[in-house]
Amino acid sequence: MATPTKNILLDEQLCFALYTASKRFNHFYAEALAPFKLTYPQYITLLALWENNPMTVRELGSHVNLDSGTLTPLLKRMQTQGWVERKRDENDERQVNISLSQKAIDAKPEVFAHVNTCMDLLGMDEKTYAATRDTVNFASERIKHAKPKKIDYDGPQF
Amino acid sequence: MATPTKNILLDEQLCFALYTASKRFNHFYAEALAPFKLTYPQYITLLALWENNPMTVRELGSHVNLDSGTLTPLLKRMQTQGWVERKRDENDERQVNISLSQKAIDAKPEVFAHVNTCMDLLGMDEKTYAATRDTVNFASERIKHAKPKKIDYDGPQF
DNA sequence: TTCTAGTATATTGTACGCAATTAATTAGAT
DNA sequence: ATCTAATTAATTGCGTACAATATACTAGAA
Repeated sequence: MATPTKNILLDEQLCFALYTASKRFNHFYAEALAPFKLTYPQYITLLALWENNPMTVRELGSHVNLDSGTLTPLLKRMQTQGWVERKRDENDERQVNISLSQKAIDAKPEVFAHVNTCMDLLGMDEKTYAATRDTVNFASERIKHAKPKKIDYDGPQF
Repeated sequence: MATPTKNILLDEQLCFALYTASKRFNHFYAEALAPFKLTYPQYITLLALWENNPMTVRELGSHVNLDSGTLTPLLKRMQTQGWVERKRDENDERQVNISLSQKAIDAKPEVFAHVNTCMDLLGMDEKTYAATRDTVNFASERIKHAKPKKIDYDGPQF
């Protein structure tokens, strides 16, 4: 008798739950941030800079987990919208320093107030919110360095 | 004294935890599915079809939460790779039926076996895995229909 | 100094995601 | 039968994501 293979149902997959939840949160924030003309990745970029300003593209990328292929065009758009400045480092011209504009500094309280108001709609108390986040981060850490086994697929090639 | 605004720290945000976790799972699956030349969205499309074959683009989209703007080109690529067939419904020519190819039907056990093997690397027992997924789905449902309040941002416009 | 290895960012190419629009088809009311 | 509203995919446009490559610059060894 052949070894039975465990069935994989879409709605039981953790990956799909995360994938769907992430998109829904993205959609929610997109709507919440629309008045500020910010996308979600742009918002987390601002969050990082509001905590630590200025940063090089590399430093910023390590905080938000994005590489230059994503950040360079994103930051250029944010510069166009007046959120950040981009300037080559004078001492090391390989680096580009990203700094908050005055607009971004001024807008921080308004953005925080509005986002906090929106997040109240989640209707989760502090404890539940923190527990959910920690649970997600636990799984996130687990998958972070996992390396899938390499195999050969001998099916039909195209 | 002005009303203090609650601070928002990037690493404490549930949205960011989900965003990061989703990307990491995506990266993990991308590597696991590479032998089959499947991307993660293509994989969940196959999961849906393995459960229910064939489906219209609309039905498929309701299962994987993607619209035709994403699915149409994705399905065309999967057709090129020999995973699915696309055919206009004869009775209702508005609809396009997506069906599994023989290759996709044959590959199912191999894909399941390999993905199951890879998921063992997570090192989470069944209970923890299910609890994590349910926790994520709970937050996902909460955010699903939440509508952010509309406001005007009177900051500088560009 | 000059060559070389390393580092930081930008660019390129592919594949999503999704809002908004378009095009084709169908069904329903008169 | 005909006109209209609704339905379904496809298309368009914009913004991520990220691997791979290219470019520019820096620092260290000979």
